[in-house]
Amino acid sequence: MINKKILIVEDEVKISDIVKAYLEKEGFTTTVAPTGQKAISLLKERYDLIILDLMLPDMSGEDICQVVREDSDTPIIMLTAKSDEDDRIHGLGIGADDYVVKPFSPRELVARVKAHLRRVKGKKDTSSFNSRDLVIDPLRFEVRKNDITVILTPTEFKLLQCLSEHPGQVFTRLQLVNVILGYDFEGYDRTIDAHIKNIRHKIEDNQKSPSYIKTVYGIGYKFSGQADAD
Amino acid sequence: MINKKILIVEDEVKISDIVKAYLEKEGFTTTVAPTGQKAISLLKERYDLIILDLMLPDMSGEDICQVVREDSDTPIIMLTAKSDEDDRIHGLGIGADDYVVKPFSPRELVARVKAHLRRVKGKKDTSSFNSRDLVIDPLRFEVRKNDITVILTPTEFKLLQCLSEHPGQVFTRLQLVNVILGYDFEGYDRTIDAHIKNIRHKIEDNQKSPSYIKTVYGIGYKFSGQADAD
DNA sequence: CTCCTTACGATAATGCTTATTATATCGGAT
DNA sequence: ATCCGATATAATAAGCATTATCGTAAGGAG
Repeated sequence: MINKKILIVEDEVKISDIVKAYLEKEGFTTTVAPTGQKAISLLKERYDLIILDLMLPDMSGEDICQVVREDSDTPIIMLTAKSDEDDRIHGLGIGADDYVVKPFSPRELVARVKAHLRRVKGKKDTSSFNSRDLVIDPLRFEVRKNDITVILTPTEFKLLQCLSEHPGQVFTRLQLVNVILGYDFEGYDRTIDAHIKNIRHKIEDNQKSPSYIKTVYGIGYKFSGQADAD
Repeated sequence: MINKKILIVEDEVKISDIVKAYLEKEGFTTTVAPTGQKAISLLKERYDLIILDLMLPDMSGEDICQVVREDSDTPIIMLTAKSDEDDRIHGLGIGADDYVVKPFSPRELVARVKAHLRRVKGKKDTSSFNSRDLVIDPLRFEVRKNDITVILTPTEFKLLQCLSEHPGQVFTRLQLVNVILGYDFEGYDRTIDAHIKNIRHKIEDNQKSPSYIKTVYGIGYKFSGQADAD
C-alpha cells in the first residue's frame, strides 16, 4: 500500500500546485479537481484521502463533503480561508476529519495527511488489489476497473476472486467448481465457462484476447495480472 | 458506552478546568493529570482519547506521546503554545493525531474530540449525519429526514446506524445479526429483512427504489446515498 | 402494548443447463 | 515445411430451474 491516492479539490492553482508538489514528493499519487463538479465526477474513483477546499467557484465544500460521506468514509481534510470558529466546528461536525486554515504550512498538511492515513491503515484494509487496473474489493463486494465500478453476481465475484488470489496458477474446471459451488456440487463443470464468459463480458476490453482471465487449452483457466505473458 | 473517557494532561489549572468543563458538558468522563508522571501512571487505564499539553513541568509531551504509542493507538490531541511549524510537524510525526495551538477555542477542541472519536469507535455520542436529507442523532436516538423527526425502534436505529457508519460497505445478514442482536443470537437471519423493511418504510420516499439502504443480491445490505448506477 | 420475530406467497434475479457456433490442436498429404 | 481438414475444446446465447428478496400479516416475548 505504498501508492496512496489523494484527491485535491482546490480552485486556486497556486495552492493546488504547492499541495500537489509536496504530496507527490512524499510518494503519494494526486489528482486535482478545480471545481466541485469535477470533484463529484472524480468521486466514482476511490481515493485514500481527500483534501477539500471549502470555497469553490461552483459549489460549497460542505456539499461535496456530504456527497463523499454518502458513499464512503474516506478521510477528509478541509482546507479553507474561513478561520471563524463556527465554520471550523461546523466543518468537523459535518463529517470532515480535519480542518486546516489558510495560510497553512504545506509541511504540516503533509504531516496531517500521513497521520490520517496511518489511522485508516489500522482498520482492515482488505482491498485486495490485483493488477494495475483491476481492484477487487471484498468489503464493498464490487470490482473496479480503471476506477469504474463493475457489479458482479455473487458467483462471478467468488470465481474472479479465487482466480485473482493466485495469479498465474492454472485451475481446472473441477477445482473451480469445488471452490465456488462446493464439493457436493454434482453438476456440469461447463457451468464455469458460462460464468467466465459473463465475467469477461463485464471486465475485459477485448473479448477476443482477454487480459485478465486466460484460457489454458485442455486444462482450465488462470488469472494473469500481466499483459500477455504465458 | 456513551461515557467516553478522556484524559487531560495539562498543568495549568485554568486551562484544564475549562477543557474539563466543556467536555463534561458534552457527556464525556474526564480525568486530569497535571504532571507527566501522573499521566504515565494513569495510562494503565484505558482512555478513549488523550488531550496532551506539550509543556509540562516534569517531562515533555512528546515523551508521553511515545509512551502512549508503545501500546495503543488512542487518539492524541496535542495542545500547546508552540505555534512553530516545525513543532506541529514534529508533533504529528511522532504519533499525535491532531495539534491545537493555544489560545484555542474550547468549542473547536470539543468538535475535534468528537471528530476523532467518531473515527475510532462507534460514534455513539456524535451527531452523525450521512446524507443531505438524513440526520442520525445518537444522542436523541432519533433520525431526522428533511428536518422531520422519524422515530425508530432501538433495533431499527442500531441497524441504520451500523450501516450508515460505513457507507458503501456491504454487510451480510450474519454480520448485521452479530452486531445488532449479538453473537449469541440463534435466530433466523431473515429477521434483518423485516427490520430493513420497517426502516425503509419510515425513511424512504420510494419503497421500490430505496435511496439509503440498498440490497446487494445474494450478499446483504449496504448504505449508500448515491443513486446506484450500473 | 410495543417491538421483535417468524411465516408464507408473490416477484424478481441469479445460476445452471443445453444447443449451437467459434476456435484451437494435431496429423497427414501435398 | 506448409496447408488443410478432422476432431476436440472453448465461447456464446437463450430457456428454464433455482434461489433470494419483499411485502403482508400473524404469533410471541418483554
